[in-house]
Amino acid sequence: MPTAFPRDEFLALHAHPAIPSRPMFWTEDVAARAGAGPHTINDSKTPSGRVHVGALRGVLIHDAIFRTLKEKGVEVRYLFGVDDFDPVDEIPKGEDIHFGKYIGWPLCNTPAPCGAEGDMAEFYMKEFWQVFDELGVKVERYRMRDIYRSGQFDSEIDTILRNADKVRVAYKEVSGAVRPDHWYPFQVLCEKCGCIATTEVYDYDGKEVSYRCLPTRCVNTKLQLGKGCDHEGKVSPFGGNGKLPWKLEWAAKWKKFPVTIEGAGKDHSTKGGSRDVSAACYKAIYGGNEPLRVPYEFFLVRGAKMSSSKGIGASARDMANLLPPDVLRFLMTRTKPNSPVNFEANEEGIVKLFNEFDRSHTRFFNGQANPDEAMTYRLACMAEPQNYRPANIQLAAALVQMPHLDARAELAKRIGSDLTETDNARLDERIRSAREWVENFAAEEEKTRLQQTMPARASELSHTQRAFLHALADALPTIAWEDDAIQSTAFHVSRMTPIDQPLAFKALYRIFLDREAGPKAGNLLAFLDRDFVIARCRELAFDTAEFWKESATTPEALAKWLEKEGAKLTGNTEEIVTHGAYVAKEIIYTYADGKRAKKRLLSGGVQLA
RNA sequence: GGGUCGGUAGCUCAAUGGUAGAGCAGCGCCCUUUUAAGGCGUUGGUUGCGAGUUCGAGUCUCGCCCGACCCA
Repeated sequence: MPTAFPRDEFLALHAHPAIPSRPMFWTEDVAARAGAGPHTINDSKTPSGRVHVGALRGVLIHDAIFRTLKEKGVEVRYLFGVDDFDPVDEIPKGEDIHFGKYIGWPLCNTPAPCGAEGDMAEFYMKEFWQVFDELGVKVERYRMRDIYRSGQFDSEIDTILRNADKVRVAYKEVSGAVRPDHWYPFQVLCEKCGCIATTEVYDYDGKEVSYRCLPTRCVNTKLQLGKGCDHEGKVSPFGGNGKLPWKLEWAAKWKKFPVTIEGAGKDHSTKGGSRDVSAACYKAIYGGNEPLRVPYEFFLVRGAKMSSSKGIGASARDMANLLPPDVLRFLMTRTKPNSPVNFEANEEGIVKLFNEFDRSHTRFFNGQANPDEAMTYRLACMAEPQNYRPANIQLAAALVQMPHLDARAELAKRIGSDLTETDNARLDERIRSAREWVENFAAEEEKTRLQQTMPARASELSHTQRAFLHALADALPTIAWEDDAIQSTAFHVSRMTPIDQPLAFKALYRIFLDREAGPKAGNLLAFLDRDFVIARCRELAFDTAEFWKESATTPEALAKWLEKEGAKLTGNTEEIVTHGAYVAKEIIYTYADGKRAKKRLLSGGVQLA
């Protein structure tokens, strides 16, 4: 062991007064680096297919920064653009017949699939905007087609074309990409074939650009190739006749709007990547600094259903169907941007996320939350946090799978009485999530399915568990067929078997649901047919001798039990019973409240036999 | 091939160069006609591997292994 250095003395010597006592929440750190403002946050999306759930990470990270700045009284805007003048360079799954002929066309000029009205960009953006609304993300929307066509980018286009040499240098220095001397950073929309991805500009006279639509320049979509038409022409680059390559488009947006904060996913943010190229071009042409960077990691969704051919769960829309807005916001922003978010929509993942959110909610309103937790929770909320009593997601998921059972009423009963309007709204929302999970996300083995026949795994049940089921079957015919009566009968029979209560309930869940656990047994059985339940309980044979051996207590254990329970007991009766060569003494104890419990002792000699 | 960022408990992640922690899972106990509930407690680590700097390294430096991503 090394000798301990006098730590306090050392710390006193090296104490640094500038270091904050506690690390700031990440949005506060960004706000601090951003400075006083006013600020403009920008983000954008190319809707070349259904928008993937991962795209929400950037949207919500920017929103969290936006809200934090606003809270601090900083003047700030949040712009979100649709890059719909970008070319079709990938084809949505299963749509290659429709989109095949439009490869290389601007998204906004490509007709929507499925015979829908409008264009491809609007088609896919529509459901993404809907998710923005549901998540309470308020942005100022713009479309690049409008920016170009209205001439808003004309001056930027002119400036960039005049500085093509600087762009070439920046490309070379930052990413090592060599562009020929006659190359200009501009994509003309080919007047003949409508492609925007295949054209190459080789001259600019200050008014018009000269271009070729190159048949050698292919747009590879993995599935199909698009080719230029060999047309050669001269046209004004302004007013929507073409677009800037997106690295330059990025720089032009920064200049024009002007943008002060813009994060980017890790695919763009690595050194020498597109963000660096754009920043270098910006600096070379405009001489200023790029907006504040907020590099963020991916959002990874895993799970059996996720990768299935149906593809459910992969889009932002699907995730917004599954998770309530505040839970989804919570998931995306509680983690620092530079850490990836892993989310698995299986039972464990969903239960963990909701429970963590609920705990956060409770701590927030208890005042137990530390500043970071409180901040995380507030940013997750759609508006000013409102208190309510959350319903457990796991229970909700189980209940919605029970036919003839009013899941809402059951959950409401559990929450308590006098449900507020918020309680009710949240309860409905929770039930929607539970239903969505069961229907579109849960794996088969995670579902609580009534087993039509005795499950194979029921063979693992012990003789005691089987004996319990038989005893229960004997007790069921005469009771009222409703949940409370069934539930108390189950408890009563388990004490009289006797069997450990958890093992008794596990036996029930096994034979009816083929699971380890399940919803409250009384509820489960109450909605099933009584004769069906009784028959199923009697289906598994058991050996009385084995049952007795398993369930017998010892005089020592009995003495210990009596020591503990004795005060609550009012009397007992004893009976000697036999089964073949086996002899047992069964003692039935009576509790003060009328409950009874059985203990079974095997005689020493027989026990050994 | 070059580069960037990561690798900490079974899982998800914390930890201004100063005693490696939390939640979940697990285990144990308590309570219970809330049985997928509640309460209390607790196990768990060669911080990917190996060197170096330092009084002291999860943290800084170098090399290697693994992973993700970018560029080619």
